[in-house]
Amino acid sequence: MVTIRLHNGKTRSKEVFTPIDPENVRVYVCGPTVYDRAHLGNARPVVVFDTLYRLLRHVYGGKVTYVRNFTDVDDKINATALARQQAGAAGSLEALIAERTEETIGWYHADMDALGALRPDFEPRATAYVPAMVAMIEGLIAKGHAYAADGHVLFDVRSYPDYGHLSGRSVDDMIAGARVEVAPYKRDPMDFVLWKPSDENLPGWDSPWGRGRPGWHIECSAMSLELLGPSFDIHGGGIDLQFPHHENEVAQSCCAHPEAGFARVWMHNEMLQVEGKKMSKSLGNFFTVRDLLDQGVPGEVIRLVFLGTHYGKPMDWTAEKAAGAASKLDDFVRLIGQFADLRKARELAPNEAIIAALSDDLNTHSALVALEALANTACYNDLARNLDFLGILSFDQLEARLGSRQDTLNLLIPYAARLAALREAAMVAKDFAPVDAMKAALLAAGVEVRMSKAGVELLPGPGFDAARLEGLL
RNA sequence: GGCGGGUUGGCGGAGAGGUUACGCAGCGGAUUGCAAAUCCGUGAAGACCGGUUCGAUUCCGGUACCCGCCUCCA
Repeated sequence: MVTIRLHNGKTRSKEVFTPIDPENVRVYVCGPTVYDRAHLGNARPVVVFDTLYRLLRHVYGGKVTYVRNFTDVDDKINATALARQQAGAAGSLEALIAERTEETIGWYHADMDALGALRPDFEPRATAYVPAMVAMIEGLIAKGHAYAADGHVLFDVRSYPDYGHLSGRSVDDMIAGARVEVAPYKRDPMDFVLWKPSDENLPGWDSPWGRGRPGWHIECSAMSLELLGPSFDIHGGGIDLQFPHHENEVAQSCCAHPEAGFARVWMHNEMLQVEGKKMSKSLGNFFTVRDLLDQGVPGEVIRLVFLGTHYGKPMDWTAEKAAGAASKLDDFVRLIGQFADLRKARELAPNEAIIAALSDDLNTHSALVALEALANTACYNDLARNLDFLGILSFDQLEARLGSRQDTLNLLIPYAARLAALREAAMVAKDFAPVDAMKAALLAAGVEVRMSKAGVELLPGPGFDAARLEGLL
């Protein structure tokens, strides 16, 4: 079996990955808070951990359980719903919240599908696991790790000596940083909320501490416990979640089940930047995945750009990279269209060099180098197989692409004939102006024009637009 | 202030203590009516200062700069 090595954030070193149960490799990744469209940064962990999921499924024969949650309890969602209600929208607040989260989950699925990300095995919603959260909170209180105060329940960080280990911080240092909100009901400034009270304008559930709602961190502890058990293999998410979210998850879960150890391996993806700067609304470089898709940057281009940078390094999204990836994909599709047999390609195993690259802490960049090598060594069936394996272009997408490409080639046949005739006439007359005029028009329509002794060949280029062929015959 | 990540050729971006990364762009050539595409060839590097070593871009220490987190943003 292939040896997978992963950088474990818990130990800060690259380790050989050994699953707890090779018959059921278990992965939990923190998913989105469903208050709005996913921005481009949200897509990075999706692509990173989808790639991990594909690798694990390959190596462990599909015996993988991948969980990615939807956080549908959140004050931004509440605020949106309340604003809609105040603007005259019909329905109860709960109904408006549900509407908002349903809508957002639908968007999320559509956008992440476009990036070639497989759906996880489970996509639990926090609102469906409130009883499990309440039970875990009660357990933490019973063990002396949490306390109720003023309708809130707080986790007592001083009761867990390892608090801060995952993120490499100490409670005392953080307090010294003095950027902590000190609420009167907290015993220690670093104590964090497990449960908080809700007024009538907020969604709430009955609990031993009154009507309220869960704090952010407890949902992941409760849902991973329910779906994967008290200990599992890999926990992933963005590096920005390392503190406080993941630190608090560890504290909750390890105190609730001290014998289990919670997640064995922690993986964090680094942040995304745009043209060298942090993506932010104030800089005007903030955009969603949908924005890019609508601008004509296809999901496979986004995915290819993402895979070019190791997940542990900051990634810079630039228009130049996107253009480069689009042109590379065009080349791949053209080569596959000319030389590959997709029926045979489907039978192939993923390329060993690609598997080896991914097995080395998900070295996607090296995997792409290996992919490129397949194109350069005329292994076009393998190229198609591995584009599918890496989630860049599935076989179905390739077939659709090749189909429409063939349609375009057929459409271009009469234009090629016309250009060839003009050219032959020009050779005799020594006047190439009519040829050059038609060539320029074809180029303007996004057609690639190739003329040689063998004849004239017309191919659809990246920006092909059939409408601009009008009147050229 | 605390914690973490980064700094490689024109650009992007890896691996490896000593032997070509690779891609894009560039340059030279073949080819072409001119191009495009393709093919052949080719220059160019590792922030800075020390240390370890026969030898470091690769290991160790320090400096500078950039980025992120510490505020329920992936």
